[in-house]
Amino acid sequence: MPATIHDVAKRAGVGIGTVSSVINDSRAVNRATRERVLKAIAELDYTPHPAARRLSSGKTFTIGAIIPFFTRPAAVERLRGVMSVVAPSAYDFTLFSIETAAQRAEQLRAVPRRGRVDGLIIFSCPPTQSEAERIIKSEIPTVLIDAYSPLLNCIYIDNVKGGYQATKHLVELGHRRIGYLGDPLEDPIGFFVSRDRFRGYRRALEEAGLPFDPRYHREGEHSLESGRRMATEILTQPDPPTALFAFSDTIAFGVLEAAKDLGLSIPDDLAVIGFDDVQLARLYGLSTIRQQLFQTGVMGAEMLLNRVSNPGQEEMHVQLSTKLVARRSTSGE
Amino acid sequence: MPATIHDVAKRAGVGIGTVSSVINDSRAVNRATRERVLKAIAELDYTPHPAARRLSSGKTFTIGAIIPFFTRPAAVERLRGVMSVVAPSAYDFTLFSIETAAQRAEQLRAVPRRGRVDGLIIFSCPPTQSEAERIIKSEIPTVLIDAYSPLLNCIYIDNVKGGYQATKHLVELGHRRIGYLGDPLEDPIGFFVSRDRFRGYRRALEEAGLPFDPRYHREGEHSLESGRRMATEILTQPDPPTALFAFSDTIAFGVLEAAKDLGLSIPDDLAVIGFDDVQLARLYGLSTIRQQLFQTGVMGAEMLLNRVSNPGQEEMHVQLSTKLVARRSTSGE
DNA sequence: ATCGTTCGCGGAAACGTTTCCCAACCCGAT
DNA sequence: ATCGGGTTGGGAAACGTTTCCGCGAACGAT
Repeated sequence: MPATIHDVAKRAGVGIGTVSSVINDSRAVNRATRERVLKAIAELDYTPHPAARRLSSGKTFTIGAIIPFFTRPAAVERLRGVMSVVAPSAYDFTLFSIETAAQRAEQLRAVPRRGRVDGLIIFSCPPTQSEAERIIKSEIPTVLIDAYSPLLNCIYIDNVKGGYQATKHLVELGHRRIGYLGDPLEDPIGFFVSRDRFRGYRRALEEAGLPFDPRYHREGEHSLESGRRMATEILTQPDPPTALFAFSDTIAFGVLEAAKDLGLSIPDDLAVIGFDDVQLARLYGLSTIRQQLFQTGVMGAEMLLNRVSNPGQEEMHVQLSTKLVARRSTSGE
Repeated sequence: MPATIHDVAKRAGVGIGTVSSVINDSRAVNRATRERVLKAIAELDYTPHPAARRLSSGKTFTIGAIIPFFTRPAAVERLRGVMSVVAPSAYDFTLFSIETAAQRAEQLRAVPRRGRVDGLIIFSCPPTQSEAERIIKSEIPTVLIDAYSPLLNCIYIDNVKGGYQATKHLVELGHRRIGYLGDPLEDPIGFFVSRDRFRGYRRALEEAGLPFDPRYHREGEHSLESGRRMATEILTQPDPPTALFAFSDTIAFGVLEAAKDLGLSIPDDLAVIGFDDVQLARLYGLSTIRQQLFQTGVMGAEMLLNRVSNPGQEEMHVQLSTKLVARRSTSGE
């Protein structure tokens, strides 16, 4: 029922090639002819059929993003950065959500295929060797955000260093019993982030001559409630830690809540440091390790669009720095 | 370079129609033939080209969502509900983001068109009469979430009532000077939510015989910082309000921060109530008006998928209830 | 006038599916 | 044997673009 390019051509008294040229600015068209075509387009309220255009041109005009747990504050903030670049562009944006290991495998297999997307952003999931090879073979420009692969473009941080910074901060404040609450070190979806931050934690302890005590380590689901639960558990045993490093600000907020339940004062009875520096961290005086989430999204999207327009560039590996942000939850002021 | 349906057909020694039948289960195929086809598909690592499939079938296999300020906590939570339904379905999900009035108009014009999406979810933007008519004429099943239109499916709440509930709660606690901090009453993007909550606020005041004092009303941008600023302004004038109703939990958090800056104790010096009941509200003891954000998203997506599969159903208007949740920020316990 | 260039444009072919019209085959009933 | 109905499968046409080959007109130079 809607108008096609043939209708427009007929109405304007031109050939379909001319209409296409006008729409895509793909070849010179006489001023007067162009006007007539534009008029016909307006009168018929014509828009090219996306599927036909995609099939014919071989481009999808779509950027895809594979995102695990996209509602977590850090992912939302990165996504905001990505959208700030993609929305004003000519590309549609398709979200592929991951919540389970099965979905992860499925999306990494199915999404990077001809005709699906023109460019792909992957959050937080380092692809396996064979997944990375598939992606390369698909020739779809891809950028990893918050994950590293030697074969692909990526923007990431040094999580070992971040964990180290956080823990060292606590050490320097005089704490001797320091715990770590995080996501599982071995994650079914293939996040290595928790493991890396844990390594940094271990390294800082070691450097300070402090023993690692497994009683001060808990792993669990990534949520505020889980953080609260883990913290309660760890703080109610004999000889509890005096400081906790939480894998993320979200978990740290759970810790703060647990401390409140237990009547512990922050930071005197318990010092807490998180990771990410989400908006609310500042508001609630949570010490944390800052990574520039929004900017990372912007940079990733820009890098991607650039590669979509200019294929064949060498891959780039960008490591961004992390920064300790000390607030009330550790330093008293 | 990738295999096409013809390659598969040749390899399996069948016609293309048969391959298509196997893929789509669209007509009976002999057991042995089917096996051969499936084998060929596996060997060639074949996937149908999406654009070709879309063009030929006239379906896009895509659900779209138009979402203003999709990173706001309430939108994220609704979106999580939507994705929990759409992700496991056979549909891709495309996000159309809105941040300005121009984008709003553009998306509402351009998205509901043949070939763009099979179904559309619109968050928080009540379409104008002519926009709604366009949507209907496009024949694309559409569900409004957090907005009302007599012509379209929608899932919404009574914001006047919500504002009334919040304000009445404050009145019943004995407050006489009650302020309202919210988004602009006249919004360029066409939100009526703030206006409605404001009406509820006025109604509750009136009912209690309290005068409306414009000095106790501020409108501003929707952010934590803005809430903090507005609250500081309103609380530092002579005769400041003893209770504030904030348009959203986000703004309410800003109010709490301002109160902390000013050394006001909550709820004794200042009672605060928000709106939405986002996750953090419980954690921080913020009184609020609950609307079931996640469930709304689920319900909207289910309603939409249902209508995509079974067109021609009469439109549904679902009004969900709001509920007062009293916590520490108003009631002391 | 004539020729060579440039400009402007028409429309066939191609993109890779789904759909649907038929044909071929099989089997049991007559 | 013949016929009718059911089952199975082949492949042309259609979906609506973009691309590109090639033709005619216009124009400048000689």
